[in-house]
Formats: sequence, C-alpha cells, structure tokens
Amino acid sequence: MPPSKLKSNEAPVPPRRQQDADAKAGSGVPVKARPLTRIQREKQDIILEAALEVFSVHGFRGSTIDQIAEVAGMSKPNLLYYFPRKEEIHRRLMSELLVTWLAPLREMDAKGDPFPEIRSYIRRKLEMARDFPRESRLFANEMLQGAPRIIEMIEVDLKNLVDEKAQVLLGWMDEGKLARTDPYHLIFSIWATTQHYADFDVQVRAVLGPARGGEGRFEDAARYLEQLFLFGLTPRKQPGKPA
Amino acid sequence: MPPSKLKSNEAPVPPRRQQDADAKAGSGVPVKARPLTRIQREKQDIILEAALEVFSVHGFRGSTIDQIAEVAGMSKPNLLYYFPRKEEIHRRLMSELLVTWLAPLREMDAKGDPFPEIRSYIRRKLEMARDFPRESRLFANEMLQGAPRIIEMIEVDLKNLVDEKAQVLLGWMDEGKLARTDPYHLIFSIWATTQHYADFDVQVRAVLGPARGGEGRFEDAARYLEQLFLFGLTPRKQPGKPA
DNA sequence: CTAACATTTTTCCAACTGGTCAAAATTCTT
DNA sequence: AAGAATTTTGACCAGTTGGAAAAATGTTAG
Repeated sequence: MPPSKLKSNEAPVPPRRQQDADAKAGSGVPVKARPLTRIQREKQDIILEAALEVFSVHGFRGSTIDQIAEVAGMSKPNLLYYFPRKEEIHRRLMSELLVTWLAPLREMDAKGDPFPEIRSYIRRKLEMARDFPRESRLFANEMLQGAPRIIEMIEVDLKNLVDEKAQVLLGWMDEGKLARTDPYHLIFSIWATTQHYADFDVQVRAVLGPARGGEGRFEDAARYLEQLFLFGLTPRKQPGKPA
Repeated sequence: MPPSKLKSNEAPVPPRRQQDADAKAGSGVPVKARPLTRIQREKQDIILEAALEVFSVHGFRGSTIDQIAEVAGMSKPNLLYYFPRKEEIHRRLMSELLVTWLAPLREMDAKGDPFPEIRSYIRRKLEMARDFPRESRLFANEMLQGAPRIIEMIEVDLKNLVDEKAQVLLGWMDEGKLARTDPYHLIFSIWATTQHYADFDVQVRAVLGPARGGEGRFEDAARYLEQLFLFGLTPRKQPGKPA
C-alpha cells in the first residue's frame, strides 16, 4: 500500500452562479457590471473583516462559513449572498493582503543610503506585525499550507519585487556601503525576524512574561534588531564610556 | 450586535471511553496497564507519522481523521482503535515534539565561548528546519492558533529553559564576550531566522528560483546567518584583500 | 488445538459543512 | 405611494466528519 499523497479535495468545480456578482460571457449584453450599492460595500467589508479574524487563526480548511457569518453578525445564507463561495472570500482577502504586505519593501529606495533604508524597512515591517497581526498570520497560514491559492502571485509579483530589491542591495554592496552578503537571505531574515512577533505572538508573550511582554516588546524588538543588523553580536567599544 | 468572540467549539466533553487506553479510577482493580503489543507500537508510530504529515499542513481543525487514516493506510475505525480521539493523536505529537524541539537550545553551554556556542546553535536549528520541516510547521501551526493545546508547556517548560539560557547570555555579556543586548530577543531572532526556512519553504523556493532554491539554500542560509549574527551588515576590511 | 485476547471491518449515526432556493422583508426610485 | 430592485430569512440538501457498536477475523499462550 503506497503512502498515497494527500488528496486536495477542495473545490469540486463550482456548478452554478448565484445571480450577478461578475460578468457573464457569451451573450451580446454589454456586461452591465452594476456599481455596488452602499450596503454591498459595507457588508462586504464586514464579511472580509470577520473572515480575516477566522481564517488567520484556523486557515482555510479549518474555518467554516458559519464561523465567519457569526463573527460578521449575519446568517450564513446572507453572507453567501455577498460572496457566493468560501474560496471567493479567501481569494479577495489574499489579493488585498499581498499588496499591503509588500508595500514596505517597495518603499526601500535605491537612491537612499543602505542603513537608513534598511533600518526603516525593519521598522515598517515591525509596525505591520504590531498593527496587523491577523494579516501576518493569514499570510503565514497560507505559506504553511504550501500557498496553494497564491502560489502564482508569489512566483511572479513577489519574486519580481524581491529580485529588484536584491539588485538594489547588491548595488550598495558594490559601492562598499553594505557588507557583501547574500541579498536574498538578507531579505528573508528581515521578514522572519519581524513577522515572528505577529505569528508567534503567544510564544513571545509567554516567554517574556507579563512584565516585559506588554506593548513595549515591539520597542525592545526594534532596538535589538537594529543592533543585530547593524553590528551583529560582536562586542564593541562603548562610545560614551571613556573610563 | 456584539462581535462575539470565536467560539472554541472543539471538545464537547468526551462522553465514553473505547476500551482501555488509560487507567480507570474508582475500582480496587490494580490498574492493569498492559505493556503494549508489538502491533500496537508499530501502528501507533505509523499513525503518528501520518498525523504529522496532515496536521503540519492543515492544522488541527483543518485535518480530518479520514485523511490521517488514508495516509496511514488504514480505515478510520481502525485508526480510532489505537487513538480513541483526534485530540489524543495531536496531543501525543505535540508533547513528543516539544522535547526534540528544544533540544538544540538545551545544548547551548554556559561553559563554552559565546560565538562557537551561538554559531552551533544556529546550525543545529537550521538542520532541524532542513531535516524536520513538518515538525516545524506543526509547531508553527499551533502557535498561529494561539497554542490552545500546549500553552502550559510553553509557559512552563519553554519559558524556564529560555530564562535559563537568557542568563547564560547575560553572563557572556557581563564578561564582555558578547555585545550587550536583549537576550530574549536574541533567542527569538535565532528561532525566527532558522524556522523560516521550514515554515515559509514555498516562499523561499519561489523567490530563489530553481537555480538557487535547491538543497544548497541551507548552506547559503547558514553562511549568511553566521555573518549576520557575528558582524551584522556593516562593511568591514577584507582580511585577504590587501590591495 | 483452542480459549482468551487483540485487531480489523462493517454498519451506523448525529452533528456539521458548503451551498441552494423560494419567499418574505426591506430599501430605493420615480 | 407604488413598483422595482435589493437584501434577508428559513427551510432544506447532499456530502463530510468524529465517533460508537458490534460482529468478524486474526494471534498467541497454554
């Protein structure tokens, strides 16, 4: 008996459509894409917010429409009126996420100096971990599962951006302004260290305890990471300690 | 309508027991804990292996007994004969995991010198990410969910170990052998950077592409992390480049 | 060999799941 | 205010899921 790979039973081909929701092909009708009512916009936002709450904790398979509907404060059929299927909600969430998620890296400017640029990149990522932990976990959840629903975005958009920024880093290294090292792993290490504070929040809090695990932990983290990325752990002369 | 916190519907109080599996209280019977047959040991191992495969990808809620049974090559009722409920399998997996998971940190020796010790700690963690990625993801999955099933272990065993090792690091700092910095965040950064290669493996591969995303990526990571933790990103004189 | 025990299979079930549908209620437009 | 369009509800369904019970089939010590 061969181990047999996990079957990916998730999407048995959607059979019908609910009503409109997106363009219908085949007819000469000029695709009357109605502009979304106020209620539609509001409710969709409420649903996406609720879905973020649920998906970010339990992942796609582990979350149910009922759970999302309950958090959103509406009935399941009502929710399904706005998003005809579960996948749709998740897809929307993920594509919106990726844009905001990569924004900090986009801002890293080749024309700036490496240390201010890297330093503020780290700060921005850390702020995102602090202010949008659910988004971070949603992303992490998807990664853990092998990114089945966003793999192309990763392979195209994200890869291109990283390639571009790796070139920027290499440029700085050529100018002697930055230690010569692997730019890709450099970026990975910034992602890892900052997102850790969102994704492993429970662990961080548990280890730091109530005294140091409060909001101050992000400031401590920022200070520590700044030092790590600047000088590493090698001890240096204390500038303000002549004695 | 209050947002209403996610209900934790996971364990409606187990009603009955299957047959033995653990001690029965109340009777004067001397708790005949049978010593586990050969088949029992073998099958349990097969099940745990299969469960690791499944849980590490989909998390607890997202995984089904059927999936695990299929991977394990047995029927669901048969599987339930060995582990009377899903939670049991997960619990076993987690408690075994935590021991091996913390082993590398345990080995960090106060009597050694900081750089060799930290360096080999990083190496060991990186090897674990390479050789036991499923375990890493299982752990990450549990963390993302708020560690509901292992929070006490985190708050006690893990915290104690980290506290102890933080003292070791502080000692080294006092001796001037290690840059003075936050020992807790130092440990976090090692966890984050190393586990990243297991938990975000898809992303790492996608970004590095087929050329650099092969097995060599772990060696590249090791080299990069070594430099990062030793010297950071500040450029230094090239030792072997006098020109 | 066979009774006692261990293992496996078959059948079954109630709750949960993603999703449909028609009717009722509400909101918007004129 | 009325008609049209939108939104919400309630009833329902087929497939899945965790698990129980019991019968059928091995295995093994005496």
